[in-house]
Amino acid sequence: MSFVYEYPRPAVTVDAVVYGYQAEELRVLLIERGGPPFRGAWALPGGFLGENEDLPDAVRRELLEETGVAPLHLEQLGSWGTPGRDPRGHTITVAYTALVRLSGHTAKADTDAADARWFPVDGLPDLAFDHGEILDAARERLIESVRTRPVGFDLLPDLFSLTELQTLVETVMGEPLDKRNFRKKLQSLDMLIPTGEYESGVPRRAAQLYRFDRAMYDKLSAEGFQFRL
Amino acid sequence: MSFVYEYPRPAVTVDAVVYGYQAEELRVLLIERGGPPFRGAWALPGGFLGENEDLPDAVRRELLEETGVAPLHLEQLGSWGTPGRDPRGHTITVAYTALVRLSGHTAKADTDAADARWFPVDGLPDLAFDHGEILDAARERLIESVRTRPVGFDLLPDLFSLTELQTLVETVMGEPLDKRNFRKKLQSLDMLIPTGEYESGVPRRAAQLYRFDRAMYDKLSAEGFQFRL
DNA sequence: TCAAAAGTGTTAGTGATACACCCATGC
DNA sequence: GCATGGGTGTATCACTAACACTTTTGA
Repeated sequence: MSFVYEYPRPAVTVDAVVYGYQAEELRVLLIERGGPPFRGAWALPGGFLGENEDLPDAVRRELLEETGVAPLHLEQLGSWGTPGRDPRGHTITVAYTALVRLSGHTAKADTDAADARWFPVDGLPDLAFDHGEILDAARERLIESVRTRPVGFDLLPDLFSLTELQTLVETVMGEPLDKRNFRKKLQSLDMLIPTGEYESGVPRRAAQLYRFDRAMYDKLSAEGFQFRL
Repeated sequence: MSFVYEYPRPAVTVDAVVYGYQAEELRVLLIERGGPPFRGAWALPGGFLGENEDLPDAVRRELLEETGVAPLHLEQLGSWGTPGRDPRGHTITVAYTALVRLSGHTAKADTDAADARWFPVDGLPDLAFDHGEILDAARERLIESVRTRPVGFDLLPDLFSLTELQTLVETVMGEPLDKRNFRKKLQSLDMLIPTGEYESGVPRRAAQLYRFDRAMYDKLSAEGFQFRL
């Protein structure tokens, strides 16, 4: 079999579902399409894979170009290739989920620029292509991930209070958790370092701030320990 | 942006890790490559995606062409696209895992034909391309699947004894289980129908044969029930 | 002094684990 | 009658779930 085979190849794109967390809301980064097809519609950031470009590299490149965002965590979600999903022709998309820290101010400037915008997950517009379907898959994956692996910490600031962490987890999972049980569980996991620092500028008792002990997590993980919230 | 863009497209292939279970062994279906690159090496069955062909269709087509196998269960595993993984040029592979029932005789003829062969998972040859890596991912996924979803039943005959089921699960997970606890668990899941039929031709007390109640599983599943062994 | 969230233990229930013997059958 | 695997119950332990009040702080 020779490599230069005759029939036309499908196009290959990468797309990313980028999650951020701000103001107790889970948000997704979308871009407004500037050209056909679906001009003016919102879509997942992404684009064509470059020649001899690795898939994760392509995702990071596209994200940086289109939105100025450099995600902390990148994970392959799956591939979509049903004929007709792109009116321009047969196109395979390899989709990724990405997590970004939206701590306060820095991210704002980047992402409000151009035609990229953060949408709350519960108020998403209709999306171009089959991106709605990809997003549904990403949402499911995120829910699974947040209770199965310590991904929440990539959405929060480096230092966070236990209540912030709990609220994030509740937001992602879509169900409330018991405060005491949640704290007990985390304490028993032995992966949170109390810093001795406290919230500032809050009109109430300040909560202690914690840091995630990734080294400890990696160690326990290697020993076969299974994280679970 | 026009669709006929200038730079060359990567090739797109599909590959499948096909699992079967026979003689208390978990097996994988491999084909011997008839041409370069890696001529004579063993590889996962698969091939180039056709024009306007859907990904699962392509997998089924390739499996049928190359091995005569029509899998019961097909599930996307992930995509591999690191430059250099195919010496012929930049190639994206969308990999699937597939499950096949190897009940007794029928499968034998199909699969021993041509240059396709079933290998025990613990005695695999070196594989072409990065197929070893794909296989590792598939193995991990299968372990996760077997304890999380009722996939074992697609590897067993329609009627099976509880011991057969337990042995299969132990084989996949690689650890022994307690017989009484296993049976208690399955009983409590309420998804196994005792048929009143029994093994025949065994030199000992015959075990009762059960059937998996998929309708019940679907119903419970829809109600939010989580299967777990 | 009020509002707001921080922080903290106990109990009951449920599910997981560990464990051993008798029974039926074919040879 | 013997070898082989089929089939069964109980006690303990660990984890989960439910639940309410006092403390601290800033305004």
